[in-house]
Amino acid sequence: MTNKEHLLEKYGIEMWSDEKIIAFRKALLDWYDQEGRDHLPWRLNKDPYRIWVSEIMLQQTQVKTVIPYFLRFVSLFPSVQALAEADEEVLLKAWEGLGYYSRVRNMQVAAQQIMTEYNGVFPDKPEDIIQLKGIGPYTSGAIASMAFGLPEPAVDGNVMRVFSRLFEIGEDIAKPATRKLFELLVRIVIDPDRPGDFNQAIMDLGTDICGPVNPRPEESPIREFNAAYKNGTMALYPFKSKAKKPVPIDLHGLVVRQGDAYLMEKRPTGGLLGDFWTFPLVDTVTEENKIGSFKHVFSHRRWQVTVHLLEDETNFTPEENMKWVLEEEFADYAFAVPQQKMWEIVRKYDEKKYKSL
DNA sequence: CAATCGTGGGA
DNA sequence: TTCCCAAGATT
Repeated sequence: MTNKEHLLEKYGIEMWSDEKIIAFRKALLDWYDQEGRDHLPWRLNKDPYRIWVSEIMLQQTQVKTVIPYFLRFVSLFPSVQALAEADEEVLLKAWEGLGYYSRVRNMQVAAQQIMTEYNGVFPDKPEDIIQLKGIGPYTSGAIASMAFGLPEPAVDGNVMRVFSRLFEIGEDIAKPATRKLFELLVRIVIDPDRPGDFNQAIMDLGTDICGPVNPRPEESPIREFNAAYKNGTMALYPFKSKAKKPVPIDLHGLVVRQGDAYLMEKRPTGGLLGDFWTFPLVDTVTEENKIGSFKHVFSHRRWQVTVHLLEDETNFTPEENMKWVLEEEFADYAFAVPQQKMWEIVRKYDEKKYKSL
């Protein structure tokens, strides 16, 4: 017994016959040719650079959100070389508001890897692609199949959802180990003649017809292959264990202002909002002059921030990672959303004060 | 493996 | 309000 058969048996999965696999590919790809989203800007051609940029942006992020960022990004940095040589602040600015900011820093490291190790030419072997910083199993498979036509699985949440219903697989898709099972299934079922289209077709299907909420399996081009649909067990799949709740954290944002200059702090590389600029955020305050508050929810943290305005006579002591920045220079600094919320509170406070004078 | 790392939108 | 969700990778 082969490893593959052993794994399938372990999870009680009966693989389809060769005839059924071929029929599945045809049903899926015929639908994709008619209904697939061929308008997405990263499907314009098979440029591995553009596909790479899109796949990084699309990690945990919706298509609708990504499109404007993608167009701006490939315009600012049209090539691997341009990205490798990009100024850090300009680069972060291009990602501002998109979230998961280590993605863009990792991408620049990978671009520099490609310049030095591959002479600027995007590597076309899966074992090389996955060595690039920020590229894991999913993104590697996506690039290999879509840009280079290799029969590699690209298993994301869509693929696990679709396949868990097709084969009635109850494994917890939140667990890292589960992905390997789905990679095996995709390796067996993927169309060797159109692997990129196959992977994208599954994802297009998983976005709408086979979505996480209110799926419409009766409209699916592959409903005849859907064991959960035929057995009336759609509601059971996929199984996903619940995420932990974000931890509540109280913070104080200190808007230290002298004339048009504001004290800004650069957050440490690698951490939350790493390398982005904010008004100083502290746990406790000695001086208090509240002008507003807001909350901001991350995946694992819930910030409740009280904003204070400290002007002129403040005795706040700047630290090493801080500097004075003029308001007119703000456009040159990368601000994540919490900083934009703080700035909005300051603007409204000043506006109200101005009107009352 | 489990924790970390954003943000916006919909039910 | 609260919860869940979206084309995951790193440590």
